[in-house]
Amino acid sequence: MTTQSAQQRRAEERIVYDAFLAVCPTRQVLATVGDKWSSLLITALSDGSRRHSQLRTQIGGISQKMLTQTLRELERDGLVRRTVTLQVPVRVDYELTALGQTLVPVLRALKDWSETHIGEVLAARERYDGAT
Amino acid sequence: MTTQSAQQRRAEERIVYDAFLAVCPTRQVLATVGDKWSSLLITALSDGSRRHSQLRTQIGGISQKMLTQTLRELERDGLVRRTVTLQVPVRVDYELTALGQTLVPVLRALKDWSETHIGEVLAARERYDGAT
DNA sequence: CGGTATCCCGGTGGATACTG
DNA sequence: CAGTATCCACCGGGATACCG
Repeated sequence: MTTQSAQQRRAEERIVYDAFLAVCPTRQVLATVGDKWSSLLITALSDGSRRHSQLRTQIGGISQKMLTQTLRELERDGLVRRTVTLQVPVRVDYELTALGQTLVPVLRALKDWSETHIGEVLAARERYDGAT
Repeated sequence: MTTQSAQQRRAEERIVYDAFLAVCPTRQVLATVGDKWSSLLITALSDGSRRHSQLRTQIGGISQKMLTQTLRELERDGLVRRTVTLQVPVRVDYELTALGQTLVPVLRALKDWSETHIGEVLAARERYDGAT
């Protein structure tokens, strides 16, 4: 049936496309950098190690679930190191790895751009929204 | 009722937090840069203007809805300029504004970091996943 | 050609409660 | 203190159909 094969072809294109995305380094890193919490955590850790509870306070607004989940992902990607000290109660410290630290300047560049140009962006929005 | 006031207090904290986020320039820009399609579009436009249909082909995999929606947001933020030429059928061109062009080097820095370090990230993942 | 409008599914992430 | 488990509301975004 031609209908079926058309659908299949679309499905295949979809797979090829997804594969392309999965392989693209920039997209993968963007998934981390663009994440709502990842960049905040990396920034928070950029000047030394922090404990779970410290991060929870410092970030303020992050749920326990997302804090743990995001830290796990960063650890998995080799950007953050997790150190458990066995005592009662248990103590857990997080710090940037050498790899994680190389990301800090890039995030800082993004931060600089933001602070430099946010005024223009906001002005553009007002213009756009004001023009009905 | 104490229960009510506790809920209200939590609601207020939530608002304060959201306000903080809304005001933070970095978070706002991150919302653009981290967006799945925005950065791809800016990159696609970095070497000249493109038509709607060209972008649709070039990006490949983006739905019409998201293409239009993302372009509107970029236009609203003053990063992209939309030019309509009245003819039949209508012709629409998109190009980066001067502001949009200042974002290109930042995205390129991100791209460079990605291509340089993606190997280490992937290796870290294998180690992490392999260690049961 | 370049949209807009509508429906709807699946993933994201917050709230809550429990464990070592 | 740090983490896991469960439930579920929300909305991002794909598919589809129709306009100027």
